[in-house]
Amino acid sequence: MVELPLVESPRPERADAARNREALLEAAHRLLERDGPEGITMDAVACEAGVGKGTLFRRFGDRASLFHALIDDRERDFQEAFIRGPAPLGPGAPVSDRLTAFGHAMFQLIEDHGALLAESTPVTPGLRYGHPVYITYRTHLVALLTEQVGERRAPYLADVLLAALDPDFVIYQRQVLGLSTGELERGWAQLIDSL
Amino acid sequence: MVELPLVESPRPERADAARNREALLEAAHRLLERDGPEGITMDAVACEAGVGKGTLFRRFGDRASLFHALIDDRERDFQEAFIRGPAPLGPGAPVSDRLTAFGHAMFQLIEDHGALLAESTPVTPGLRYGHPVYITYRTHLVALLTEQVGERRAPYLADVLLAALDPDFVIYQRQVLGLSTGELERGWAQLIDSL
DNA sequence: GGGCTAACCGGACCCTGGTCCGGTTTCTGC
DNA sequence: GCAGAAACCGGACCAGGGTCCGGTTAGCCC
Repeated sequence: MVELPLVESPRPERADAARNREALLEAAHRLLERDGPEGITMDAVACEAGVGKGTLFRRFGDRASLFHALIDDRERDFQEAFIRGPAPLGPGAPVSDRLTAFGHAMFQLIEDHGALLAESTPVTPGLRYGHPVYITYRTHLVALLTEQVGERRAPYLADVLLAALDPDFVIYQRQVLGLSTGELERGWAQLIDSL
Repeated sequence: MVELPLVESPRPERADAARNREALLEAAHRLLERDGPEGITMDAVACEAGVGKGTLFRRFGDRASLFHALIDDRERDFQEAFIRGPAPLGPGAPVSDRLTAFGHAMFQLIEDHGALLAESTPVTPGLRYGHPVYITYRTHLVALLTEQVGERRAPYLADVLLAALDPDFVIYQRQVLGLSTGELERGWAQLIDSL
């Protein structure tokens, strides 16, 4: 879970709480390597970490958030890259190039951590589209698209494009349909160009 | 080699089985009217129908399929309409008009039965994208899009467009973002036009 | 009607995500 | 160092989807 003190500073975690969070994350990583993503059940993680289930849920809220915590670093790197990183993903390149690069970077992220990303996406629609990560992506795309197609069309297009970058969707394209990364990237690029 | 019935299992349902299927569907409808979609738990339906849980699962397989059965009629009407119905949804109109009409018809379907449609969509990606209904929609869109943008781009675009017609996605646009049906239709139409 | 088989029935059971609350530990202020 | 409060802990508990299997019943052929 993200810990940015946006308005007022939240009191720091107690020592035992921090210790348990660390133990839980390590346990989850261990289970992940040993049994893959589906081996990560909440019971198993709590047991492996040697704490109770309640502790796990208090620290991470729900299963999706636990998975989010497992890829938080990569996620932050990605956000950093498209907000302040080098062109074409970051500022400086033409908008259409940035949009294309955004998709390609997301494909790469999914290639590397697809299973975790899919599990970290909340199933409940309300949680999903209200999730800070989704909002961040959306805000970025809306900003770029506004320059490209105007502010009237931008918001809807941003959501449609994000649907095309959904981990489950991309994994389906790659693994079920058997598309190569190159084919996927070309499809995305042409989609961007046609807007 | 076992003789495989190519289209459908020819053996009819046993009388008690058919009776129970009917009772279960009626029970589900009753619960739906009384408590809404989330009132339809598998236990509740079985209990309301006066049969065991096992019977419910043998008849419908899983929860999503039960919901699918509840809107099967409307779904069939929709399929009939875009395959053999009057233009512009059916054959006879320009391809771009048919694509536009397809989206608008889907919006209407979601407007009328959004909750049921959302619940009838399998959560598991494998089941979802392999579902007969998804395949039908996809095949239709691929055929239309092939005329519009060529057979190279058509398959990928079909999947992207279907993602934009996902019930949860549309409900999010309507209820969370507060878009009117008209705004949604305009967004879709412009998306089609830009391809 | 009687017997045979396959299909069917029901509900006990399992799994997993998520909640609750009585008891414990850490931190703060004195 | 001590007392009190707030935060935290753990595991029993709950709900809901899905499975299993011993017992039952419908359909069929004699």
